[in-house]
Amino acid sequence: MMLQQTQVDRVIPKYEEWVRKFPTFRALAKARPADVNRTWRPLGYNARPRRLHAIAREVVDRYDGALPSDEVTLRSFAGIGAYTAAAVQSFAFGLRAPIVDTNVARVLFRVFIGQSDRSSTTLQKHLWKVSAAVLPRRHVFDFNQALMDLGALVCVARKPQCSVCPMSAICQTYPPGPELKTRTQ
DNA sequence: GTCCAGTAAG
DNA sequence: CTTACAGGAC
Repeated sequence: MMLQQTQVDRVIPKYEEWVRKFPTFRALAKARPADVNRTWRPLGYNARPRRLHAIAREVVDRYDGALPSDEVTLRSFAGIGAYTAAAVQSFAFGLRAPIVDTNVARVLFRVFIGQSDRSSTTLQKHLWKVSAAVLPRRHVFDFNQALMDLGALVCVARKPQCSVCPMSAICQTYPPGPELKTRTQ
C-alpha cells in the first residue's frame, strides 16, 4: 500500500521503519491511530495509513490475524484495488496472478499496442488481458517483478533506453519518436 | 508541469 | 467518465 503511486526509493526506508514498529497485523491493529498516521509521514496520500490500520483490525477480528489470499476478499478491503490485490497474490502468496501497474501498463502498451489512447478504460481492461496472456505458468513472481523492473529501469516514461531493451525487436513503439527523446537512440 | 509499484468518490 | 488525494524528484 505504501507503493501505491509512490516511488520505490522513497518507500524502502519508511517500509523498514514501519515493519520494525508494526511487525504483525496484531501489532498494527493495537496501535493508536495518531501513532499510525505519524509513522506514515511524509509518504502522503494519508487515507492509506488509515485504511491499512482498518485492514489490520479486520484481519485480526475476522481472519485470525492472517491475510486471506483470494481476490474477492482482498478487494473487499478499502484501499486494496485491482493492482494491490494482484500484487499481494503474486508477490506475497506466489499465486499465478497477472498484474498491471503504471510500469507494466507502459511496457505492454508500448510493446504490444503502440497507438491509441493509453488512458481509456477499454484499453486498461485490455492490458489486464495482455498481462494474463503473457504470464508464464511458472516463475510468476520473477516474471512479474521483471516486467515491472523493465518499466521502472529501461522502458521508463521520459527517456526510454531502447538500446538496451530486450523487447526492441518486437516493440510496436520502436523506434521511438522524438517525443520520447531517447537517451541512447 | 509531469510522473510515481493506485484507489475511491463524484 | 473525471477528479482528489501528498509529497518529492526531475
